[in-house]
Amino acid sequence: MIRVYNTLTHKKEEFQPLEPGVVKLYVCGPTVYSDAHVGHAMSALVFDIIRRYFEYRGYQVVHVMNFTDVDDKIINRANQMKVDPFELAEGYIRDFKEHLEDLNILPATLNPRATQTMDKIQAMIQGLIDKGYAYAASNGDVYFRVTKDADYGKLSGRKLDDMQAGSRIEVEELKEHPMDFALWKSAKPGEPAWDSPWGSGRPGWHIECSAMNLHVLGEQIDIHGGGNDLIFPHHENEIAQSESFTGKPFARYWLHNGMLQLSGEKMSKSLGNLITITEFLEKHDGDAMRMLVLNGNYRSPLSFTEESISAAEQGLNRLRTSLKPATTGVTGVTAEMEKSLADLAEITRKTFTESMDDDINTSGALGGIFELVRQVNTARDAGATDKQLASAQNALRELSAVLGLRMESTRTGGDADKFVDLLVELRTELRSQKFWALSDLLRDRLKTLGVSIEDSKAGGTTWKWD
RNA sequence: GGCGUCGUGGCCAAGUGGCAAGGCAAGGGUCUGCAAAACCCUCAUCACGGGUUCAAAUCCCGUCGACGCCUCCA
Repeated sequence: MIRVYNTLTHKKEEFQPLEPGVVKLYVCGPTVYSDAHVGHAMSALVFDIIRRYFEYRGYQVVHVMNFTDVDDKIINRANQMKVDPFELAEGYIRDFKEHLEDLNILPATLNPRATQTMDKIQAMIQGLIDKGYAYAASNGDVYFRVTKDADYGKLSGRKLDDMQAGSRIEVEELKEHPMDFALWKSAKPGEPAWDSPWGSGRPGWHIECSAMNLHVLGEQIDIHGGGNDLIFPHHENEIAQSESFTGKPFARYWLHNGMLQLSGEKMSKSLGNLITITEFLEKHDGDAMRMLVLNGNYRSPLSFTEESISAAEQGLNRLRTSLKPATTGVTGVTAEMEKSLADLAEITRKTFTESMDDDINTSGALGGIFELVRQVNTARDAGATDKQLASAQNALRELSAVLGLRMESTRTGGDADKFVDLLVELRTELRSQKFWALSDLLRDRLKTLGVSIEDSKAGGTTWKWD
């Protein structure tokens, strides 16, 4: 039984799907107006891990992630750059999908976009107006009437009265209540716009998610996810819209990932302290980012520092190295040792599941995996054969895959590889003639170029890019 | 000011009533021509102050501190 922490109830709850065996998962994707940064990567990784785990536990996951492809920021940016806003968005969507692939994030089942859901959005707005939950202002804006929604604020734990006191919200003449939020924004000249019963305009930010959910997944979904910075107002408003429209509870479980911290502060576009995914991947393996996420708790802030990244990379190396084949020429270990290794593999599967069942406790799960890593290495050192290592190594491959880790480095040197092969071959020749100084020089120089060399006891030599 | 999350070794962190997982780093060893990798050993009483309990990192109260949200944000 999987338990997850539900932001709505502030506690861990047993996961019960609406429909047996199926998980309807909706995750808020990015607004595509600039390069995605590693904070976006963290969120995408978190929900990829969650999705993979539910699949591992036998669920069919319908994973939906939207792209907000029309809003003020996109329009402003496009105007600045003097490009078409739709083309701008299109480009960033393409980039984002590539990043997801580089990070080994499974593609969502569906990627709906605001601009492609326009009729559903309008239908929903009209429905809310018909039910008295929304009203059109004199300028063509349509607002949601928060006072009509009795439990408005239940997700973020706010009350309308509290929010007004000391609030920085400018009271707009057009709104009945300062907290009323836009479902439809009337267009200014030159802005992208769609015709509607309320005049030419575009959807507000929150309504698209409600409409897409309704359209793609239905009136009720199992899990709604996103960064915890979306709890208010975005998710709060989604709940208000969806539940007012359908009269039914919207998402059963609200899961939120913590913010990635760069030097103690949230990484965000507005603070300008960001590292883009592209920049990260220029220096690091995509799995290093995943490892960093796995080492922490998805709900907590994630420390993103040189030191924590390096630790993640080294841990990843350790994990990968454990899959090395048996030492050549070995004759095997005792049946008892073989058995205890196989037993530990089973125990590891069990503890892995126990940890992950407990609100996706990835760092706890990794703890168990590394126990197995050590035992595999010990067995190999003791002379275990490939066959004897197989059960444990298979468990490591299986569990790593559930976490989404690739067990092989994706880094190559391209054309340089064959030259490295040549140099390593040359060094082997030097070593056979005991030209230690030269062979060591070669090894040291290759190291500075990012190539690590390992000589085995049997005489073979392997190398890899750091 | 309001709402929320949290404070565990040098760093990242698991554990939420019964001898403090794991990763990284560091030091010492084994192995190695030398390395690397691997293995072994060493390295914390859990922000602080009270309280409950046979027993608390784990429950309660208080203090201090951090972070997020309250405005667009994964």
